[in-house]
Amino acid sequence: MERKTLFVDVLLPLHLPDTYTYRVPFEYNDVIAVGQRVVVQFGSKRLYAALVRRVHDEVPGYTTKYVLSILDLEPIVGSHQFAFWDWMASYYMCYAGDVMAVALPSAFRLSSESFIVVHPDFSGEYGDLNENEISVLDVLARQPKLPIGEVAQIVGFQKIMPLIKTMIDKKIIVMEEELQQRYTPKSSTWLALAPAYAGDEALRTLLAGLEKKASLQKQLLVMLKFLQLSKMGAEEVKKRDLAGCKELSPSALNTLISKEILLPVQRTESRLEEYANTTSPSTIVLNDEQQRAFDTIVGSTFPVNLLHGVTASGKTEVYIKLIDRVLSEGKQVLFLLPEIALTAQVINRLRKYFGTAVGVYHSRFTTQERAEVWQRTAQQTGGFQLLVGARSALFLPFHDLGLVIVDEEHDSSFKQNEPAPRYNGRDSAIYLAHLWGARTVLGSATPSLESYFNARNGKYGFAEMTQRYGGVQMPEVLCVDMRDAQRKGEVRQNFSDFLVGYIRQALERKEQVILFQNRRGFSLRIECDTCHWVPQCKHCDVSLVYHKATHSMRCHYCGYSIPVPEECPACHSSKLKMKGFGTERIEDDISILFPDAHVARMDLDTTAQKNRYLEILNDFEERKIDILVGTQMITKGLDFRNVSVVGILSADNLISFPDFRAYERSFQQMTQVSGRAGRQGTRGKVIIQTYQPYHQAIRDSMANDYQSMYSSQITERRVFRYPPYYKLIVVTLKHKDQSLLDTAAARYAASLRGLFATRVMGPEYPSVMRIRNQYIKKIMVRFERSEPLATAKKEMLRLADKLTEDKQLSRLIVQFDVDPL
DNA sequence: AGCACGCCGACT
DNA sequence: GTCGGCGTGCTC
Repeated sequence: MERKTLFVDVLLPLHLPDTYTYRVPFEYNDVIAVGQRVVVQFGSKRLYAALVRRVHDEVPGYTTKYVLSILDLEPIVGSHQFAFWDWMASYYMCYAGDVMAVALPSAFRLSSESFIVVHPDFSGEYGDLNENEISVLDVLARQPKLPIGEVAQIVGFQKIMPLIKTMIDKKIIVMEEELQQRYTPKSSTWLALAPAYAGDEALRTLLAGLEKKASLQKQLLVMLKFLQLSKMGAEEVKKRDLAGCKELSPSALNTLISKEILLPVQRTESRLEEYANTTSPSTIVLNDEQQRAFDTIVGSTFPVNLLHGVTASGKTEVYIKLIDRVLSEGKQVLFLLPEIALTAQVINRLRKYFGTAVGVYHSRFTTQERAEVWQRTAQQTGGFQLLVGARSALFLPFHDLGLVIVDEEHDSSFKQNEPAPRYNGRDSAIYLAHLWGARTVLGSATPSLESYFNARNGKYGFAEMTQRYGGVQMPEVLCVDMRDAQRKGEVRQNFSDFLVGYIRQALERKEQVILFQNRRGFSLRIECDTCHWVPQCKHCDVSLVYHKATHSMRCHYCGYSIPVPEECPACHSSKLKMKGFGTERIEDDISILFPDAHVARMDLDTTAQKNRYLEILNDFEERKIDILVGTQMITKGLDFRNVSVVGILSADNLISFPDFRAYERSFQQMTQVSGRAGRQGTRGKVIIQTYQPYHQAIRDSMANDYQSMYSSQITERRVFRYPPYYKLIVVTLKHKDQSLLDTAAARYAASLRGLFATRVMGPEYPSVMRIRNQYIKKIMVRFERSEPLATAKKEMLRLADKLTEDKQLSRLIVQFDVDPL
């Protein structure tokens, strides 16, 4: 029989434009399939788990390497996923490898770790070896292979590569590339009574038959029976449960096993906790408004529907009803949330209704747990039906997706900014749903202008809820004119007497207070009072930021840090002043004003530690905290029942941010923060401190007037040619050499203008023009909404390739950001 | 992205 | 004189 020579085109999880072709060893001809992972060598040493995209018999015009092994019996990525990946790569102008790198849970990527082993021909002569070489060999004598990373600890210094290189050259050691699969299912031993003793009668005979001195064995069997009964007559009992009882002896257990009275079974075990549902979704009774919204969405002919419901209007109940409907058709549901809103409260609420059908997928899970959620999403029966997660949950291997819900649809954290693919989770969700012929529901109290525009213009269906659930009143929003207050001497440490008065009242009534400070302008900087010198980062074009914990000045972009200067290096003045108005400062100030109050702070600094965020939320919920100071984090969908006062300390740095979305964003943030106030009982108070009390954004927020915000903004967007009327693509060019960057940017802009004429803006330096020693320039291209962009994007990529063909510009970095936020 | 090959400064 | 810096180009 003729044996066919097969090749595979594989995708590597790397920032590379193409697939690579490998030859399939004959013995794999019948097994190899698209969507499987294979191990391949790429470059001179590195091994990767690559993904098969195509199997074919076209002999390439170059010699190929062989596929080394196949990792999966079944494909782990299916056709819908590949279609979704391809769309994402082309829409967001990145490589398929970029998408693969974010899409696959890291447990499915293989780590190629370099190991060293003793050279097979090494004589064993220690004679002319130095001290370090001997230490390494000593360790190798005890363990056959050694990860390179551990060599540093053995020899006690970091620069180990020269040492290893010489040892290799001297033929003392060799490298061994070792593939290590990170995901291994967790397994445990379970015990069952041998079939011969399974019945009650047989067991009784067995117990009676055991010798008197075997009382420990008897005890064990009795305990086993007890565990079986307590687990509703389960056959098998976990060995760990049995061995865990102190009175029982492990040796007796082993005797029973060796006598084959107990049979051990290895079972793979879930790392995820199981939750049974305690309530049926049918017990939820929607109020009139919720029912209307539900009916509108169910009856809608639009694939995408926007649910605009004010804070605490009960959107979740509507979602649950919608989810229930789709699940009962046997289809899967994806529920997307901003990462930060994925709290225990939300998840528990969904588990209450959907129990074991709920899978949760987000970055706080370990890689192993993520891999398990992945597998149980793909599982046809008995797997997860409702997947709750942040944007990366879009990549899960659904088998029959019927509904996608994107809650807090307006939230800017749905957009991935830094590594490519720079995708918007909300927009990608709509495409994913489209691929499956599924519905999308976007929900928000403050919809993005884009979504609201689409709803208004007959692209999306629309449902609205204007009342808070359970008759809770909307908070009263008050505004303090800080200029006026300052003139009257009613401001102390950035707090107006007006706000302080309300805080005091709330504390006296044992109610809680939230103080919101926008992250912009949050950082503390140092400035010389005499010559206005400000410490700058060596590698980036930014000033350094004061960090209290380390008493140092740090760069937010590259991490460069210096000790806090004693005097100004420029004029030797020692009058260095702290500038800025951050959460840390507010926390200190408020503690001075209210020394007896428990004050906590929640921002990027405090929540960097993994569970600190949850701890703070918990403490707040348990009323251990009286005043919570924080950045936008505190605005995310959380349920604060006892908050009566919310203070927005400086609305000005929200509204005067130089960005076409500043108005929309400040409205959203102020409205979301306000939503934290007075959820139960009394009407909450929101106090906005501002120097511009008559600014339209402040007025709209005070009146909670989304319509007014929308109509004024949408006009501006049209006039100034911004989304949703125009689609933006921002091209970022980076180079170490500023003048080369300038020429490159100018040349690229010129070639773009040749195609797109006046749609091209720039190039311009961004506000931070240098990061990590790379100079940065941006070019913005705006297309009309109706223009088809596929070819335009291809042209933009082609022109960028042409640009970097120039040897001088080979190190130019070109990045695309489609629909930037 | 990683890694190797290749050309110019601070050390034996 | 070498070690080692990172700048440039390639990976099926």
